[in-house]
Amino acid sequence: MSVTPSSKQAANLGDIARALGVSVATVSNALSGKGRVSASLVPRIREMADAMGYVPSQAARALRTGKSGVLGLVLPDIASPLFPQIAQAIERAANTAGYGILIADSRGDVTLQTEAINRLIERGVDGLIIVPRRGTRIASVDIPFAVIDSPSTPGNTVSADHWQGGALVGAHLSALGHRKITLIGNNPASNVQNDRIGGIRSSLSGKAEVEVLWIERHEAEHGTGSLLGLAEKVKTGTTAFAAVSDVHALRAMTELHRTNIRVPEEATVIGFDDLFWGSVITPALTSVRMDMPRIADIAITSIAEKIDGKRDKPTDDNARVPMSLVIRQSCGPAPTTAF
Amino acid sequence: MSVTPSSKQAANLGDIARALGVSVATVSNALSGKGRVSASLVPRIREMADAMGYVPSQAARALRTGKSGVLGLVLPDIASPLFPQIAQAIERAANTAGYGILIADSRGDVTLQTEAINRLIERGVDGLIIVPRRGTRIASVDIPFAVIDSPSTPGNTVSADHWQGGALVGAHLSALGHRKITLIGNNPASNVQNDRIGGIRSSLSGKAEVEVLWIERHEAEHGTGSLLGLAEKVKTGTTAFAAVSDVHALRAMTELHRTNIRVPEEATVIGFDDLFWGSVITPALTSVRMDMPRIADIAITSIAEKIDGKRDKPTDDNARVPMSLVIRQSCGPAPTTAF
DNA sequence: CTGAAAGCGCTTACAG
DNA sequence: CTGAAAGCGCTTACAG
Repeated sequence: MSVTPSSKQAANLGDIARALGVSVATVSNALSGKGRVSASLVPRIREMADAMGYVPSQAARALRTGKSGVLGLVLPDIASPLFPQIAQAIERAANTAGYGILIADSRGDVTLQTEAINRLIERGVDGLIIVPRRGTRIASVDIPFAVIDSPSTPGNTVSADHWQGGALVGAHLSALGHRKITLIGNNPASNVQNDRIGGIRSSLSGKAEVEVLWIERHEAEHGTGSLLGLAEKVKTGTTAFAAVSDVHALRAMTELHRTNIRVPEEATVIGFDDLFWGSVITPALTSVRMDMPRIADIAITSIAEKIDGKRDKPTDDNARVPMSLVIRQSCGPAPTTAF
Repeated sequence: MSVTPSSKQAANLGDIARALGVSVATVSNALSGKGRVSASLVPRIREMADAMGYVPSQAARALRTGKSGVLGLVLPDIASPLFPQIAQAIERAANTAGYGILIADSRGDVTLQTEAINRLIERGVDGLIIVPRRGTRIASVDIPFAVIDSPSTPGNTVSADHWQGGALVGAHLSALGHRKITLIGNNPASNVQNDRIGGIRSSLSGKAEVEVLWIERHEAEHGTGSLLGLAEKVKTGTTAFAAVSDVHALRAMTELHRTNIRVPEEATVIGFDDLFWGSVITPALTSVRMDMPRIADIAITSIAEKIDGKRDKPTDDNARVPMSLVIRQSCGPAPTTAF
């Protein structure tokens, strides 16, 4: 029974069965631990499988069972911030649950999103995790899927509790004594951004003055990359800037610096999502972060349940996962200038 | 011959054949365009396939042909900058070539990298694209694979020409009149970083003074997140900071601002990789970018050739793709202070 | 406890 | 030009 490791050419169940003089059914059972196989046979089969470098054929298994063991992940733009974090967490959770992840980038386009979904389905995925492009409703997808967006999105499966995250910001700024605050958003059509802004507003002390600066709107009027006029805001009493994303917080911080306003001494800046460079800049950025591992876990669990048909245990629909505040140096007490 | 669209339950070749009274072989041939099928039959078969919502079974096809049509992408850390760009470009190129991309995150760990590779192989990928963790040599992988790292990495398949990219930086700084330059690196063990630094040095004007500041080393001595002492460098004559990554350039820029040194008036800052926020900050960051689409294309082509066994056309081994300079506001002429 | 057999859906020689 | 048949490697009832 000499095994030539050099001829490690794709041994299959049949080869193992032949080498051991048993049937493929028995080998299959022994390896999967399902059917009843005599205790003495199991280790022998296992060893032989190892020795022959057996790697089960996913294709055959998939064809037979009707399950590929692969999930599709549809992202609006893999390369833009936050989505990589999602991808990483999903990949991790999926692996733990025994699934592989096939990715598809919808490039921010609704048509491409539909195409991406179809491509994935044609590749035989068992289910889909979709982070929809803003304003998209997922049309009829006839395989199990989970949506990660915002609690305000119809059909959402799980997401961070953006409103609660906003409340964290509002409370933090209030506690620091800020009474005139400029919120920085990008696009008023975004559910996520509106939730965050709503949350901030909800927990700001009653006497606080709030104003929202929408970047896309500003740029439409003043040109792409134009200054946001933050120095003027400071001169008219704003002491804190709360952005709906660290990207905008970074923009705000560099603009303030550039216009000779010190952060946090003269103005506080706070962001969202805790992007990786937040701790690298000076001063480091205070931010609110999502619990990605937990969100990914819920999404994967939800899909796995749907795939396995466990409709008894109702899927956690529209689950809201709490966000947490990461305090760094970019926030300080409101300067008590006379106004 | 009424087709009930509601019973759109996974029609297969057999269903189509039965509905049309032909054989599955003919349907298969008509749909794939391979075998000779009478011209009149082809459109009828196509229509019926559409009407019945036929989606070919990847599993069956893979089992029969021995090819899954899926490639694995192994990344050291999906969530850290640059890798998402790579993932996006690879996904795109793969799609164009008819492949799906299964992702695996090696979490920066050599053991996990090996595990990730094996997991992917077990899932039946036809080939692998590997962005190795620093200092890793890919052991024996017995399916086709391509490595994206640096030209100095043994076994590299394709990468940006980091040295040439560095040369772009050196030439730019020289042209602006900078004569005392601090290079900012992270880890001297990185081939990519060393290539970039070598390139910068090679094209700096002869009389330039150069010094390298290694961040990991600095932090080991002074603590994580400690200031890099850039203001002192400026005081002793440094007029430009060239970082091997935009991340470090951002760190430098914010530290300079924070210590009241104006960029670019008093000090120039330049980075690498053109990360997305480079154009968002003030002043916008000059950087050197890789041609990801081209790199991805070469990697995918190389793998596809190996898979299809076209060893006649030799794969582009260790291909170097030129980088390009993206000029923004963070670089200015060297200030002519007296020294 | 073990084996023979069917069948998942496809592609590909091979006859006709 | 078209069809009958084999077979990819596995799992799963079903006999024994």
